[in-house]
Amino acid sequence: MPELPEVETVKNYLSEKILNKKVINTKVLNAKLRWPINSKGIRGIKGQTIQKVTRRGKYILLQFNDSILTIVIHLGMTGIVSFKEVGKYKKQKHDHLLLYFDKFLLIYNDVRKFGSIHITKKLSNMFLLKNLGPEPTSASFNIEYLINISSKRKCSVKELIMNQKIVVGIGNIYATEALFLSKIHPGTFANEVTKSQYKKLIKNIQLVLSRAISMGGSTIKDFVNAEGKPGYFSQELLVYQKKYCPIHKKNLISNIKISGRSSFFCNKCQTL
DNA sequence: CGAAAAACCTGGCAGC
DNA sequence: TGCTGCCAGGTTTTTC
Repeated sequence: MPELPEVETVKNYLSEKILNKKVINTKVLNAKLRWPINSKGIRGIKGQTIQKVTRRGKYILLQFNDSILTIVIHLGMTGIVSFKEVGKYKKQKHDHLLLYFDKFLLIYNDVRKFGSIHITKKLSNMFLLKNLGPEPTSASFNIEYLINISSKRKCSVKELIMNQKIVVGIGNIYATEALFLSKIHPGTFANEVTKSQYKKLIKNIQLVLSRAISMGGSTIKDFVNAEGKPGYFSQELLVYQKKYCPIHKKNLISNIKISGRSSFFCNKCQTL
């Protein structure tokens, strides 16, 4: 489900709600996720206060006052974080984890179980985080970096920018939109994209992500933020799951599979 | 080795 | 009403 703008939206609300709050109790209702939840480890945060709520790529990080402890959350495709007043909570299908605070509890629900929750003592060594590429808005995600790394790859440019080891946060929606804005065919070999195209692509990735964040992300089907509200950037999408090109009005949007993922593009705007 | 396909899951929808 | 097949904001693991 969620890419960087959706995760950022969830993280921001989470921060508003639980920063500096103490975890009174924890409950693992269903440990089965992408990896099993370490129930014993989670119990260890009882009595601890949340000192920091941050994001790295598509991961949400909750850091505790025992500063070595961090909960690492990935929402997978269908992970949803929500809150309920204590006493009004009723277990729902696919609820996995509860964190009780003073007057409310946090609920992690995940229909497809592709998400994950880890508790770690050494964040810098955490296996899911240590090989991640730069944030797309950081200075290290620049033209020299992208030219250098793409020259060694023969995958498509779409696969390149969706590879979290190369740059984090970009998934199927925003890769599709950024490539359209940059007039680059998604199937172009990464090492055949020109320098000026890559310059545009960097700019458009940053543009589309920041605009999406400002609108609370995109809801195609399931996504809701931690307040239960959808993201409004869906209305701004230009090609993802669209029928016609917004520029060549009568031209049908093409949909091809690139490494198993639907890839939408306009064959007049984006030529190979 | 790298690239492609399968795997992990559930639910909704189209078509017969 | 079923049943079948396909689809979905992701990522790891297996296979070729």
